[in-house]
Amino acid sequence: MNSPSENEVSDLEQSENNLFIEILKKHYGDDYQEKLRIGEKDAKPVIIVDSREKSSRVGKKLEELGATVIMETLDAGDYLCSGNTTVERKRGDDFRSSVFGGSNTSNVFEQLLRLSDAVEKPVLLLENFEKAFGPPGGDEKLSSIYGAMIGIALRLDIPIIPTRNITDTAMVLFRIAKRQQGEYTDRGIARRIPKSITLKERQAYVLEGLFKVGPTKSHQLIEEFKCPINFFTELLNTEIVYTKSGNPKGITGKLADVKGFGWKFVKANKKLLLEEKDEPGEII
Amino acid sequence: MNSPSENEVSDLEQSENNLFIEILKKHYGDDYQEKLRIGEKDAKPVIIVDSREKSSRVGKKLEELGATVIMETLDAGDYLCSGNTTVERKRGDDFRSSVFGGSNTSNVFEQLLRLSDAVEKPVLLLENFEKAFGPPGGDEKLSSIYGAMIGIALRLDIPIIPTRNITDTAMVLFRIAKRQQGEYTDRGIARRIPKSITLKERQAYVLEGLFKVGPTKSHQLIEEFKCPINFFTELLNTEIVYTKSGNPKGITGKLADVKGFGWKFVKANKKLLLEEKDEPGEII
DNA sequence: CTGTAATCTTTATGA
DNA sequence: TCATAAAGATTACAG
Repeated sequence: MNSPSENEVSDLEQSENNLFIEILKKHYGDDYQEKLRIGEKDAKPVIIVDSREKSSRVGKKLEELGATVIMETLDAGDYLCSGNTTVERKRGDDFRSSVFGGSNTSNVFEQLLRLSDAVEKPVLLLENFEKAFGPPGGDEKLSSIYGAMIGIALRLDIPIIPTRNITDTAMVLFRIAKRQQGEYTDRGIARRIPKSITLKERQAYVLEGLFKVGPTKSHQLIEEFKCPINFFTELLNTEIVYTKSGNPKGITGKLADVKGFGWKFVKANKKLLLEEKDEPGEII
Repeated sequence: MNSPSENEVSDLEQSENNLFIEILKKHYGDDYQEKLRIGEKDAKPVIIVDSREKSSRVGKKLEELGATVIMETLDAGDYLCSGNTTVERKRGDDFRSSVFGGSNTSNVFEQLLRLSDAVEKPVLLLENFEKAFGPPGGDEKLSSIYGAMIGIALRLDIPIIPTRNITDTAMVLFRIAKRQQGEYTDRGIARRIPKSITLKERQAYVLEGLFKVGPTKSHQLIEEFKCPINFFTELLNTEIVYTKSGNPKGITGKLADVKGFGWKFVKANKKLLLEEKDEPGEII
């Protein structure tokens, strides 16, 4: 019935990618892609639910929201929302007891550390997190609870998403699945265009796409250079000046006359405008 | 001129690393390290609080907890908890209005993207997050609120830590500072490749400032022209083709090969990039 | 962020 | 080839 993937945790990405697909194949055959319309815009997202998850109500709610739910026994995590996104659900009171749990399996940090090793993108759903603090007045353990959350978020690097109740939990699962299974995962960040009445306003807004440029600087730049192209041209002609020992010192050109723009600004934005190769994993 | 040594300053974050130290020096002199016993196990953690942060109560609570609090004007974020950890605090209702960008305020995404540009390790403290959902029953926008949280956590890769109230917020700040300023190196954990915004995505984001360019087209353009400047150059060389009777028909150049770009697009955006005088009213 | 309305480009069709 | 209409895709806007 349930055949776990052969290759254990050698390549995280591969194994997880395959697990999701394998389960889909098992339930829908090799042409699962067409049947489920995976990747298409308005396709129903598929969510694989661990059959041991206590609350089957989540599965029911997911179906109500319009998801395709598959029950399977999962080695790690409670829900698979895509080939690489695995969600662990914890209710507040569970979280509380896991924080103070015994040394091995019951400790939440250890649990999530294992999850982190096993899957590519773990996510922690913290349902009704206020319950983690116990009855009012029992605040001695407060710093332990928050300490655990900080450790999970900053050290294990696992995203925490709080929800109010089981309904919200289902909603979040649905949204995560929808997002990760969307046409291409790389959809741009939506910019909110302010009601720009004048052309100038809108020109300033274009420049706000650059590094270190917010509303204030964008207007300064348009005021100084009159139009976006003039600024771009000037920026590309701007050079960084170095000290004899090779340390960046300042910049050349008109931009040097405007307050608030230094060599770091020039370096970052020249790269942004000019670089032709993608650099995956680079943190901007 | 001297060529820069490559690994000298690889990115913007470097500046923030120094900011923390610089502020410490400014307030405690060059021997701040001994005075504050930075790095020592039971040292009082130092937290730098943005002087514009509305609630000075947080600062007071931090001192009660035993932190050394310094007030400074910060360019990005509300609290510096270490050389690289910057915390943005948002109350639930603030978060709600940021999602729905009240008239002239930019939305959470733009705010946090800028934070992400400016600092190495941004953290979002979501205080009283249940308030983000508005009055009970107003749950139609539930998916927007949670969608925003998902985007922040999974796409921007910014950790979210929920707190119940201002007291807890102070506690969390204290703990984070204590953790990040402790002497132990917390590199024991195998870290996954951080999924953050890539240069390519950021380049696409720049183009979204133009007329009629959203997530889809911005990516098409970067895919086709490799970098923003290449596209701008090509756009300026693109001409509108007219019929004999003088009606606009199509466009010239490489842009004509990419689907989805017509003469109205070219007209509006050439003007946007080039026009040097301000013009009131709608320009499309 | 989400969902709907408005707008643009493209394709189809007839003059 | 041009003009117009319908279809399809994407952005703009409001909540």
